[in-house]
Amino acid sequence: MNITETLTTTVAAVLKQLYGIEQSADSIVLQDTRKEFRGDYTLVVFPYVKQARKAPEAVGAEIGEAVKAALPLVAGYNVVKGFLNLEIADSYWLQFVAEKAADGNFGLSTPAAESAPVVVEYSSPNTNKPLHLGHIRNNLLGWSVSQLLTAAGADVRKVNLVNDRGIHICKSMLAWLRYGNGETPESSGMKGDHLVGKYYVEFDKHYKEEVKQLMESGVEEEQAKREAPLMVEAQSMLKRWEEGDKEVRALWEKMNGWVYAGFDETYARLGVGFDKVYYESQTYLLGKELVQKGLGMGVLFRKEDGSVWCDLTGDGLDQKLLLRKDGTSVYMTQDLGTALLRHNDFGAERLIYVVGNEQDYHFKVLKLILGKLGFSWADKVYHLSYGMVELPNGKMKSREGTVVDADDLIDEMEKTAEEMSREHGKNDDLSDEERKHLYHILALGALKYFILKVDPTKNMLFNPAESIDFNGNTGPFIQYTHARIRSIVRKAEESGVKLTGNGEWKVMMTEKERGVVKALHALPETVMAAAAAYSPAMIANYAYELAKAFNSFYQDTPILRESDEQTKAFRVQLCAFVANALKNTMNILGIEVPERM
RNA sequence: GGCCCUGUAGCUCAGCUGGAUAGAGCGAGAGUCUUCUAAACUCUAGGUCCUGCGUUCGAGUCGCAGCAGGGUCACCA
Repeated sequence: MNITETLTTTVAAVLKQLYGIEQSADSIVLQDTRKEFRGDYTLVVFPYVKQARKAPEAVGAEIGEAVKAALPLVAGYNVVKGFLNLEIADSYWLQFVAEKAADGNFGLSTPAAESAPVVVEYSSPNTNKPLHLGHIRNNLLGWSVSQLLTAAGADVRKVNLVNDRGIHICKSMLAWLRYGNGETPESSGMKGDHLVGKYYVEFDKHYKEEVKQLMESGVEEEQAKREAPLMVEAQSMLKRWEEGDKEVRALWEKMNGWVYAGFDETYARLGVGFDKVYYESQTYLLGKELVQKGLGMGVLFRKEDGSVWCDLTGDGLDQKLLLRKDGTSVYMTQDLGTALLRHNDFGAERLIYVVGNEQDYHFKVLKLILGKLGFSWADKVYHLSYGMVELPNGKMKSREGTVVDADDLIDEMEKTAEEMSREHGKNDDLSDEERKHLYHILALGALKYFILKVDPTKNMLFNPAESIDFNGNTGPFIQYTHARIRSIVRKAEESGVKLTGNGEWKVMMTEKERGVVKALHALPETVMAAAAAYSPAMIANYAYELAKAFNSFYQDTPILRESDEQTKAFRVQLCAFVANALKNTMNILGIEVPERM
């Protein structure tokens, strides 16, 4: 039983005994005492004054007295208006440090042996252009949520569903055939995904020109868009692809290969990865069988033209197309199929999709249809819907050239990290390789923290004109705090300070030390709460609070300079504890922490 | 137009299931390095929590209405 449970069960018993109030322990909420008051946990007594028939102050005092008498770890209490502030004995905090400081996995749970896995799908790129800032948010969130659920005790499998087929790929292929002159990543020195993206843009340029000419010759816009020669040819290429045309398939494989090599490089730089990669080209037909089954079950219906639909009007939605009249499948059809495939592949307890909130409707429909098809696991599908990344003048638009490219952004961050580091000039003794690694983890630390500290469900703003900060509430701030602490711990070890972690500490804690200990104490429950909310942002905010509490302590408390050996050892132990907690929380965010910087 | 999401300091964001005088960072102003890493710390200034009504002992938080912004309503993915 943890301390809040201990306190709430005692309060529940006290309420019953004093006033005959029946209230379950888990419905009693304790909040952290605000720092301007004395105490650690606060009980709001207003809800009980009516039944107790006494003034709030009196009720608070009576409960406080009774709780103190019942629990030795409650050292005292005070009542301010209707707020009962309970003061926890230092011995409790000291014991907590003694027990947990040396635990390298503090705050992390290990998966239960028998638990079914949780499958997290994220990234899921199209293979016609390179990754951009929106993908970065997706990838960082997907990776971090996976880490977070793992930290909360889940057995996580990360999967990627690559959209490697479709008209968009054909556009790049066609443009490359027409205008590429055999250009390759090798011959051009371009990263493969960028090269393919270049031809996607090239297609669009020529296509627009064709549409314009058609319209000038009097063709309606709709028709011009449909009948422009390039579009017609792209469509026919797609058809040939579906028929298995050797030439088309060979080109498709070649260009996709370039893209994958490019993606792999970006994934590696971002520090993300997958346990399994699905390719839509291999799964896109799966949904069709389900549709047949659905027709047989009578939950789907066929219109006169032969197209197949699901009627969702009973659920307050529309009718949804599942097969075109020519029998080809749409996005939803494929997603139904891949959901089943994934369920069968993993026997998953949950299927999590990290996908932007622009697809909220899609997932609502997906779950409904899976349910109608009779899959009991339909409610295990969870759409982790995250907000858009907006630029100061709105959404990113590839046509307007306002897309922030992922590789460019990482390059930019690394350059900034290097400049900042050189300015500080603290790493002159590092080797070139170590220094490069440092710049990299600082760059990624700044970028990842910047993105992950924002509530995933909310849209966020990114201003390319202002580079991401390295001071204040940032990744490097926390990385710096860690490096500083490690420096102290290294020096302590060199001078032979003994960290008698399992001994009992007999020291007087300062207010700042207590603040640090309490922050540490909150880690396990923070991890569980963040996992329940799928929110790396809660972890980021926690890490920041902890780092701030430590820095404040560090600023005016001697550690290695402390003359009392017992106190010095305790403080060093506390330092090591904080460093480890920072490391573990930053790891959940996918951020590496340096030993020095 | 229907449905969904968002609206907190000049800017970017916290604020857990309703609880004390609404918090950080950046930016602005003032201090702190002969001493454990100043990418830090300490102060100051800055708010009709979009508006109104309601529920409640108590509302930034819950409900309703309105206003503003975004998303979505494809035989695209």
